[in-house]
Amino acid sequence: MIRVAVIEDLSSYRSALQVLLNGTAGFECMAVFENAEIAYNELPVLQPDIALVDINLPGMNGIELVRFIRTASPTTLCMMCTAYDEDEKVFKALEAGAHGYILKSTSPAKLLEAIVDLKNGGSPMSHEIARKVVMTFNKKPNPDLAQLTSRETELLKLLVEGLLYKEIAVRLGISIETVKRHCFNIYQKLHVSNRSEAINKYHGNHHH
Amino acid sequence: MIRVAVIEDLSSYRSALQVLLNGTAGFECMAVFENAEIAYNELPVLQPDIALVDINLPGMNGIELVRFIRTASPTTLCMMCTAYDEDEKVFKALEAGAHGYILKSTSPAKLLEAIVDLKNGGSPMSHEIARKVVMTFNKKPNPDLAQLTSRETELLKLLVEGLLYKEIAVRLGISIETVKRHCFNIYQKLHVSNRSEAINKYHGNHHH
DNA sequence: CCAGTTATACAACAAAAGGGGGATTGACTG
DNA sequence: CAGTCAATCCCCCTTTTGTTGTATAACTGG
Repeated sequence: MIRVAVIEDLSSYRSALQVLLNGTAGFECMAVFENAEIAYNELPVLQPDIALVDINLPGMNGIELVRFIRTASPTTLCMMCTAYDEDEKVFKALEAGAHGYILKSTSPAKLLEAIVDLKNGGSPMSHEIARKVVMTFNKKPNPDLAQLTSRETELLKLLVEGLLYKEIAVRLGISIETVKRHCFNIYQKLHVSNRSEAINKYHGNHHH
Repeated sequence: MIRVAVIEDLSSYRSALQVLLNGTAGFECMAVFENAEIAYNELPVLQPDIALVDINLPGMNGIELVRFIRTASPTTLCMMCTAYDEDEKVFKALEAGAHGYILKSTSPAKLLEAIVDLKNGGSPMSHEIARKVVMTFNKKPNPDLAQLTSRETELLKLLVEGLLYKEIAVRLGISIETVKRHCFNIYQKLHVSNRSEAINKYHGNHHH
């Protein structure tokens, strides 16, 4: 029996979920909440297996609620549920600790399947969401980095780690003067003039 | 008709895929390759819709091959296929440009489903893989960062960007001495002793 | 109103990083 | 074999960064 809590402001969708869950063997809709504030108080006590959280809630939004749930009810798995796949919110939600992310257009059958998947250690995501998530990994390496020799690359990694020149010298068993010379060459090849800029180049400029 | 190419060194699995694909309506196994080198030469000409690539190949591995395919045949979607879900390889593969990542334990039916999903803009992943991928986003912000005042946070962002002290001073309209003082305070709060370490703390220490 | 915090600033110093020049060695290459 | 290149080291010098002491004005909570 999978114990689910629903946090959703739209009453029609909220009720539909409740009926669907309670009408299916193996599922129990243990609570429904119309906003994040009420859920905030009740969820730590209920400790559901799954929290189905709408992103766009009045007042505190779903992402903040997930961030809270993840610490206040660590065993609860959070599935975001939203009408549109707004790019930024997807990643904000995952950073907050969401385990799955589905669209409201998902069919009831697929929704139940997703809940089971979540419980079994998966991370169900809608088509578009999964592709977006995977695409964030696809970083094209800066071509400048390819110009570095293997020794320079080795040294760059230590630079990125934040080691002092003298620490790098010890680590590589070379003179500090050689470290400086390598850095000089690396900066030339990367077209930067200091360590911080080199770190940014190394990380491909934009985080995630 | 979805045109699939298979790159897989294990002949039994390779043949099984070929039979499965050619025996199913809507799929065509247009080519099979037993190693990456042959595929390297042929794929740019074939331009398949989907490449099913085994990760562990003799000689050039599947990840390098995917990196090549993504530039030499940009419309081809790459699905990694591997026996075990070795953590590092998953992310290396996604960075190289893989669109999907499934385990060989996946049933034939699910495999076909995954290929269709891929073609339709999704990114099919096995249970465990999807959870791993999602988990990399779940970065708990360093509590030290919360200790910073808003001004310090503002300054830290400029530090991370790699600006010189004097540039920061101009940008914020304050004296360079004040910049230094702020940095000093920031380093104290983050428990670091230089800019590079602060950048690492800001980015949550481990890349991805 | 007092104590604490924040942002600001100056001075002086120490440490680290950056930017050249020049030189040697070994390995690989046409 | 001559030439190139990667890796190493040394020297000198400048700029930047990090540390510390001190101080003031503004605001904030008890």
